[in-house]
Amino acid sequence: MTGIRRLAQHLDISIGTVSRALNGRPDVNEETRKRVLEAAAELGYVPNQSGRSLRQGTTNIIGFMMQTGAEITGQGDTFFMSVFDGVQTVFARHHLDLVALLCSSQEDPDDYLRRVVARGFADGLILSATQRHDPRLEFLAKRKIPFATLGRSLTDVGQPWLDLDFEGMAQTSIDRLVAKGHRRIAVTRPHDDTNLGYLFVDQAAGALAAHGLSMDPDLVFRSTPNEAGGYQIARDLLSKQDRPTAIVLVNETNAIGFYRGMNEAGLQPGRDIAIIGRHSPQSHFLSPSLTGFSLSRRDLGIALAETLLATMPAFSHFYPNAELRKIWREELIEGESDAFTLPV
Amino acid sequence: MTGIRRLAQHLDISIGTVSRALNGRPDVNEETRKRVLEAAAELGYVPNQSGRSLRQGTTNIIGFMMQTGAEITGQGDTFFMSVFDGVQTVFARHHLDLVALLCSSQEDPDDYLRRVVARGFADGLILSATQRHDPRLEFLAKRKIPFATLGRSLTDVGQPWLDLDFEGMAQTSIDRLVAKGHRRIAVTRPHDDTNLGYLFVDQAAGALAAHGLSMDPDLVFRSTPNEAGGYQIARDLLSKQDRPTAIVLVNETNAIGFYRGMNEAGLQPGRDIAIIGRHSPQSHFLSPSLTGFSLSRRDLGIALAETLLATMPAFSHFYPNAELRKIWREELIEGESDAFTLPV
DNA sequence: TCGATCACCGTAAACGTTTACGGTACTATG
DNA sequence: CATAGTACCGTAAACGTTTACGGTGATCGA
Repeated sequence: MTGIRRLAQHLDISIGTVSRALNGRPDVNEETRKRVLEAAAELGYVPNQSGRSLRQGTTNIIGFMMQTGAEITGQGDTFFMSVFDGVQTVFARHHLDLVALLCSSQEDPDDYLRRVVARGFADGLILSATQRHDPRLEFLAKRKIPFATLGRSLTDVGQPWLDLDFEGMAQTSIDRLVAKGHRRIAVTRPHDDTNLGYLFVDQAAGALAAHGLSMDPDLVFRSTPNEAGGYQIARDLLSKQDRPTAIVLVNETNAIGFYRGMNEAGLQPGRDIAIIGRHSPQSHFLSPSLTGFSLSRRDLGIALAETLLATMPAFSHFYPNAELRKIWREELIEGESDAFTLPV
Repeated sequence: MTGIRRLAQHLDISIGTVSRALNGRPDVNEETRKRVLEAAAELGYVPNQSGRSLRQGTTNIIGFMMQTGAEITGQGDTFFMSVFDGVQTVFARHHLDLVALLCSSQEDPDDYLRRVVARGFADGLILSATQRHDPRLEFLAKRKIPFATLGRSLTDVGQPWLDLDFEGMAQTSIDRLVAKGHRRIAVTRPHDDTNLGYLFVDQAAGALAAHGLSMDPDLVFRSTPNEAGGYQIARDLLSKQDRPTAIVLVNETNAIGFYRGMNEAGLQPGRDIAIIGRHSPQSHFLSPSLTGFSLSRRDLGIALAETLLATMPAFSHFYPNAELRKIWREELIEGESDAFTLPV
């Protein structure tokens, strides 16, 4: 005799009543419920999730999909971990089990997701690193699986998303650099098809145009979103004959490598080239200090979790007026890396 | 009509046979098996995991537990992600679902693990960040849940583990620094009760003694295992009146912050203080280049997965002679951070 | 007093598998 | 030909829940 049956026998009531008591159903005497709850605690009863899942067709699991692997590891740096931490705190409130689904770089993300879904692994999903055209979104929408994404995509299936304000960062950065007298300004974008690259570069081009400047295609650097990418950008940039005087680094970790590249060439950030980047836990240890955008990753995770729950029928009433799509603004922290002012 | 029943009806055979065919049982005609497999592919049949779990009492999931959160995020840097990637490739071979269980810093790891186990979440577990005395090990052993740990612990319940060669690193570092003429050598350890701190410091003390030197307790720095910790160490160290001439940094990310701390004080690594540390993806972008230990995190993950599987009855025959406990040596990459030689 | 309403509880089916057991037809063996 | 053995397959129980449905007393209103 095991599980709920044992509990029922111990209390000399039916398993149906026990189940109802435990699940907070209204049609059970409060006195009875109290006895059940006490007995459950005493006997250390924990409902078998397989049984529940089989019966209800629900797993009580939410999956947070991220990517890993040699080339990407730098990217993830700890960004997604921190966001995950925020997500976790929200889901814990609802007794949902949150797990991280790390898709190896060895595997195609679309295939990976298909496997996860086919297996009926999770009741809901959070996707990160969304691509400009992302088949995963259509796939999930077709399967009617609730999900939210961290990052916009052109593939819009009406899912909730949160994203960083890449347009705002581009605009602010360009305005700021132009005001300091810069005319040749380089920008960066991820090597892959992530949407933020387009958002960022397009907005930067627009901002330049508003100042009567134009974007030199030769000054748009594609790189892997990690330290090595930043280093590569520095190498590429410094090898150009007509070197730009400023650069905007879109990835949080690029600055580390970029600094290294400059140092090797005997150049100093903020003196020889102005840099505006984005902050990460590591970037606070750069010298000279980085001028860059910063945000609370954990708060972002909390908001992300809430947008997902707001679209899941079982939880939506907890978040009646959650913003389903939101641009998350970052704060500019002024450092020394863009300190110098050019003669106009 | 759904699931296996639908498949059986479509083929006009019994569900028992279908199940046997799919699960590779011997007592089924190969011709029949072929038909079943084809039909399964055609109809896109995927076995319901809840059903299997309920019947078999097994979940097909392996959990990799790590910790996250504000103070820890730096630690994790990307170390565990990369290890995870290695683990993943092994488990994929066995069609096991690997998920990351990220315990938030907000929550007690012991409680977290208890929840995971009570829920019957996984068939096996991998634990990282093991403590010197780690109740989790006894807990899992008592529940007879197969698990492996990344890191030794004094709490030995016979589980398989893999660990880095902290003794070797301490010995090599001290020998090397002493050979260069250093007499006052600082060492570091994590702020918490992680076992590696003891291994490392004790061995370093022994190595010093072998050279007729003794370890100054004032030169053992405790810090959080991240960039900020390294920075703090630099601040503490530089404020001492009788400053050491060399330091060994045990954490992979410490060097970043330590460099920053030295730079702020107008000092240069490898000239004013000799540094031996450990390498991470980020550390390759330090200037001057870091002398430190390096390893393949991915290979470590692969080995870790294999030790776990070797102890699980269902998979052990795949790994008949896996090393169940192994010290993983790292390679010393010589850089410029310990370049200078003191007058003897 | 009688029917209706209500609060609470028990019964049993259902979720989708796996697998022990037994049955059938065929082959080999004497 | 009888028997034993074998290869394959069908049947049905079991895993632990949830929940629709119906039943039992009690209360209440007329």
